[in-house]
Amino acid sequence: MAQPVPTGTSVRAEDLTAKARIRNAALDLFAERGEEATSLRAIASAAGVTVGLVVHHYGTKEALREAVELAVVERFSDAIASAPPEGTASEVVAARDRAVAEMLESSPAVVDYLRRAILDGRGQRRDLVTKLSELTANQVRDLRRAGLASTKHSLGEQVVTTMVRQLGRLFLQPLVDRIADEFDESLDGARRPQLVVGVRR
Amino acid sequence: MAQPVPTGTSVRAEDLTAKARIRNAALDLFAERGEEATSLRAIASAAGVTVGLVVHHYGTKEALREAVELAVVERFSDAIASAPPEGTASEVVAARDRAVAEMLESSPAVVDYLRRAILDGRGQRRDLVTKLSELTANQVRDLRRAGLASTKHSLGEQVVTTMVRQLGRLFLQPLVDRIADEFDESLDGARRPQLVVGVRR
DNA sequence: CGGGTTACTGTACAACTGTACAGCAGGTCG
DNA sequence: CGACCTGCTGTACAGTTGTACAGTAACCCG
Repeated sequence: MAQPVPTGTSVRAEDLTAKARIRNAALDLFAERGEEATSLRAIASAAGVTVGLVVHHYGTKEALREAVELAVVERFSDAIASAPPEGTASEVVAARDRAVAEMLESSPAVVDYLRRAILDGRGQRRDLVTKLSELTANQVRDLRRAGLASTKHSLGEQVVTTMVRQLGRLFLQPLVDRIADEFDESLDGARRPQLVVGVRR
Repeated sequence: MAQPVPTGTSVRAEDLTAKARIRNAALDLFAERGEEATSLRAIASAAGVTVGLVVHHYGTKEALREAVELAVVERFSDAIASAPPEGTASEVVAARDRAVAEMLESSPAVVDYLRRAILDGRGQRRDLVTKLSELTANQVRDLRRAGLASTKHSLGEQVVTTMVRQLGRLFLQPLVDRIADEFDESLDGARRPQLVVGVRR
């Protein structure tokens, strides 16, 4: 679990270790341009180091990607852990959804990276989506053990529902935004249509 | 508009011109791996030609991408044109939605390519999303002129609604499928949850 | 002090990239 | 016939890629 940082204090880039700066730069660039279109040199220069150091710390590009994914998963589990497990089942679920939503809102790079990860998923590779659904599954199991989640539906159904609820809107929003931009004279800010995403069982 | 092909007859690859085979191969590979990760040589060998010919016909990779996008837009407009513009407003809209849905179902590469295009949209570039929303806008304008679409809402709102309805589910489905695969013992085929995507105004 | 691990730079290299271009076969037109 | 165009191959080239590695500076531990 990540070392807690005093709330209200944003971490300044120069205070981080070069290794962390490289990982963060990689997350940003992977999210923005995609993994394939991002060179190790671009990551290095964004982090203020040389290619050599990137290789020194992470060995290969693939290993760097895994480190980035690990960091993303950690942000999720930290966000979930930050929500108090108190109150009724729906209160706990709502608090967790809110914590995840806040985390995603404050780090758009995570959203963009995730969107790509789900899109590109090589399918067989044990990847980010797998890790996240395991995290969600554990979350659901915990709630069940505490008697806070129903056991009427299967675990798989509950995981799908949770993830779609937490992520679905974020995935479709760029489509809506980009179309809205084409007609920007008529659709500004608050009047923008709200997306509805969910699953019917 | 594309030359009509006898229904029930699937076009065999060797009957197509090399230029068309190159464009089709590019669509497939761009959809599967993304544009950045697809080399001209890979496209050439998938089409059974050499790199030289790809350059000969399309000049640059960027021009090839534009040809691919044009072909995608054409598939949409052909699908829409194939739906009879008869009946009530909602009948016409439903028929068009059905025609688009059938086209998308029969060419998964188009779906995958579109997903990427929306994701990667460089924003400022006049790209596929722009072209498709223009196509949709024209479609809406036609329906309005025929008195088949309401003018209560703005054009932008109607375009967003239409595109989200036609495309939204397809974009999120891979997320659902991949999570469902993680729990494949419990979620098979028909019992898979149905996604609900729409906009609330 | 010395020895060793760690953080880091700079350079080197083979593989691959998009693009340019010379050349060739086959057809059409004058 | 020759001139010309089109479809096509093969090769060449400069630039970029991921990775390897030698070397240097800074640190810790004995």
